[in-house]
Amino acid sequence: MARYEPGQSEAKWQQAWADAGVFQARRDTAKPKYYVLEMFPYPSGRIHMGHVRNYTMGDVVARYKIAQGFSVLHPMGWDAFGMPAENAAMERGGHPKTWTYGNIADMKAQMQPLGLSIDWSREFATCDPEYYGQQQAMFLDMLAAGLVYRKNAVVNWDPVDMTVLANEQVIDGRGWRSNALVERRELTQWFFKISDYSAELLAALDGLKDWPEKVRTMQANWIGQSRGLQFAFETLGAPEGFGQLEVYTTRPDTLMGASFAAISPDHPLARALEAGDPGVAAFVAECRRVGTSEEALEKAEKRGLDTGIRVRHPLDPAWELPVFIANFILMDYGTGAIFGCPAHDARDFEFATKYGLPINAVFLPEGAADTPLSDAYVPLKSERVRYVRGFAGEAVQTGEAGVASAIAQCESRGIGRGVTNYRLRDWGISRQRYWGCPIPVVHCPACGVVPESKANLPVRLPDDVTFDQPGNPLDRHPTWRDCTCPKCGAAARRETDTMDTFVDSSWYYARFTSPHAATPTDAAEADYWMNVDQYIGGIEHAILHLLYSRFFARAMHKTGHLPAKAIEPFNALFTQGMVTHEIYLTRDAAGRPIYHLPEEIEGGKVSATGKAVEVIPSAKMSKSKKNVVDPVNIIRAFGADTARWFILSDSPPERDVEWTAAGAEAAYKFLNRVWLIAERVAEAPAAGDSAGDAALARALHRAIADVTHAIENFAFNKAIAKIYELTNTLSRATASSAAMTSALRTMAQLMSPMVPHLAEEIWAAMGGAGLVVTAPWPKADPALLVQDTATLPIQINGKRRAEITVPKDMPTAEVEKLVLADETVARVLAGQAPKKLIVVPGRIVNVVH
RNA sequence: GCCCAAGUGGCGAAAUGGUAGACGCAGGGGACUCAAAAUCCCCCGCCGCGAGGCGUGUCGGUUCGAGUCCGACCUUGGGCACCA
Repeated sequence: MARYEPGQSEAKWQQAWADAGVFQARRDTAKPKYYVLEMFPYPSGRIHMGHVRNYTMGDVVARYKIAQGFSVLHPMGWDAFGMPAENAAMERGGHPKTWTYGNIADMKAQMQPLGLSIDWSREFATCDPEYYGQQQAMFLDMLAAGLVYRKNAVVNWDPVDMTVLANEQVIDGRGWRSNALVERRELTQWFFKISDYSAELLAALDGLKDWPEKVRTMQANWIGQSRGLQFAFETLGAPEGFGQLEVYTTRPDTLMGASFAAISPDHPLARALEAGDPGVAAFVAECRRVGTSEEALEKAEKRGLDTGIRVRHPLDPAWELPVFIANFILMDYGTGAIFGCPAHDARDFEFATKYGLPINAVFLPEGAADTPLSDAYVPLKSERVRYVRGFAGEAVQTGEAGVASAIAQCESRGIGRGVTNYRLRDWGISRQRYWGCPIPVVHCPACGVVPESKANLPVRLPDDVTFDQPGNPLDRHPTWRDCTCPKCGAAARRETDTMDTFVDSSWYYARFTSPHAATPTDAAEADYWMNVDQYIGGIEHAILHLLYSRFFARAMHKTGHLPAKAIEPFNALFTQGMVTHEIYLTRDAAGRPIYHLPEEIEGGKVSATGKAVEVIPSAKMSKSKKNVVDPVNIIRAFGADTARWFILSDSPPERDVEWTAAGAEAAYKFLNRVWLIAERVAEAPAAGDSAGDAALARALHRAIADVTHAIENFAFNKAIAKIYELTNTLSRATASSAAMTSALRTMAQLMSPMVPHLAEEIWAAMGGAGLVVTAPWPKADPALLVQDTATLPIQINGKRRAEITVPKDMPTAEVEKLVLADETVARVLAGQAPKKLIVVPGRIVNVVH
């Protein structure tokens, strides 16, 4: 063996894998299949350490499964539609398509040296017409299946740029470019009926055993099933047609504590009042200046306007409540109208205090006196409380019981009905933007909205567009909109809305099973490869992307594009943490921060100027803070294996990992050390002793068992710690050269998922047959794993004071005798019997006295 | 504001309710070297000379025993439906 030179070695082995075609996914019915997928990247132009981490984890799984004898599918593609391409076109000129495909080429070139086990023959980008054309075909099928509809919905409208803004483009209520106050504007938009599946998407979460608990909880909360009462108030003084006001409440047990009713500014009644009342119009206009995001709404100061309208309390016709328009009531949830019970809701309490409304407690803590509340009393629904203004059920009962009997009581009196509601809203997919999948419908003056004929798909984006003015280029294109009605043949106009990019990413996993098929999927391929056995990506996708994908798989099944088994497309999910780095800055004369790249810093100073830097603790790598490490530089300096090893070694995969130069160097040193051990064994064969061989065998099989277990459990940092231990053993071993060679061969296998190039090199040098990547995974010999003695710590009153070593299966009674005979124990007990003696066989002893 | 996580030596971390700190980094000491780098060996939670005491964000609780379970709080991160 020569010196460890990753630059040459890594390219050599990548070529060898390519020549052997080991990463080509083959539909081989004789083998079990394994589909591992990392969330595909947005082609921003540069890969970053987060990508390296994500793909390395997937690569470890893929290579491990190949060694386990699976037929593995490990594809890669590009989530290529979206706003940044249009922003780039606006800022720098050029075309989103050129920018995007250029970025894809750049990023792919940066990824290749990592030596990932990807089947590149399946690569596609969502902006390929072949891909989005199939998406349009599915849209038409879903439209026909009743899963798509149009309705009005609000968007952020920039009145200066005359364009729709994304939530992230609204900063403190103003447009990011124009700085104009953003308005809410209603547009007719396309929706997927995800709400049809609310109950099912919720119930099916229970079956996702290999998903993180936190993700299932987040999705369950997002779907937000609630049981409540929907009923109508009779109104007094409301406009024509508004004799009734429907409200929904999850706390009907607090009806006797009601002190007002409130409606959303977007409620039909508010709109009716707006027309005839300048005061209402002004207030509602004010409310609409808040952005459309729920966050903005919730953070805004809670405000209301008394409409002068009154409603009769359903349990007491003489009791009248004022009706407010309130900025915190969402039109999309329930009926867009509520009653407020300030005593038991923090927001209602704040509101009532502000507007001088009565605050009457309905229930109290069990055993508390009826004194005025200084704050809302909001116990868990499962907690027992004493009802003082209840009207249903026991005086003392849980909130849950109170709600249930209130619903029953109201239903029997003819006041409304119990309903199950969901927080989940239908999925609005219309975007008034160019760089997305065109929605394949046409607007015909005679026939109305007509689906485009499948024969005319894909509806391609025109290339001749400009971005020199705000707004949707499709809208102002001279000819693109012109078409004929597929139904009547008359002149018609195309829909200019494109689809939300979440649609693109909701089925790419299915497309990878047959990326070049003339239909969205190929039944035989989908049947063989689905589901994704292991999906890996960021926790930031816990709700939207994953929920939309779960819905889309169901919709694809309903329209015949996926088998029934694939309605939950991801069998197992792993969410990895971010890659972080320290931030370095100096300041200019005005004290403004100037950020510096890590490579500009040496010994706490900027190398070029010698100026000392301030160091800010690690944060997510971001270009603006310049705390980025370019994977390309790391690979050039140390090789891909070093980057892979370090990114896996230090932190548990689900947690954030901090990139440090020292850590990367340490990884490089370690790989060199392994190389040197291999070299010494190869060059200086020595006779060892048989005890040394036996000890090495035990350590080796312990390592096989531990590393295998760790990889199975996504504990790559622990797998690496075990390999460090094995390396320490190897470098001190007194075994024969044959035993050492064999052990190194096995160690190369254990390391190969993480550092595949080095593993091939060592495998070859140790006389391994073929490529290590295809060698069967080693199995631990159970006989070499058993321990015949156990060292038991002895605790006295829970504190460790001594230890004894006993045969593994010594009966408890004998262990007790030994413990009582122990010097330390005897001294502490001083002749007295212990109060308690706890022996946990094989683990620990606790003497209580 | 609401939902979900995380918090352990100087640092990254480990620990089926059972010896807190495996493994690694940094640091200290030593070997080798003319010297340095590289490599190898040893030490390394805090306080204390020591015996010992204290230690897993904070405060309480359950338990023979809590980093781990329960409750409240603090801080940081993710999401909040048009960023991807």
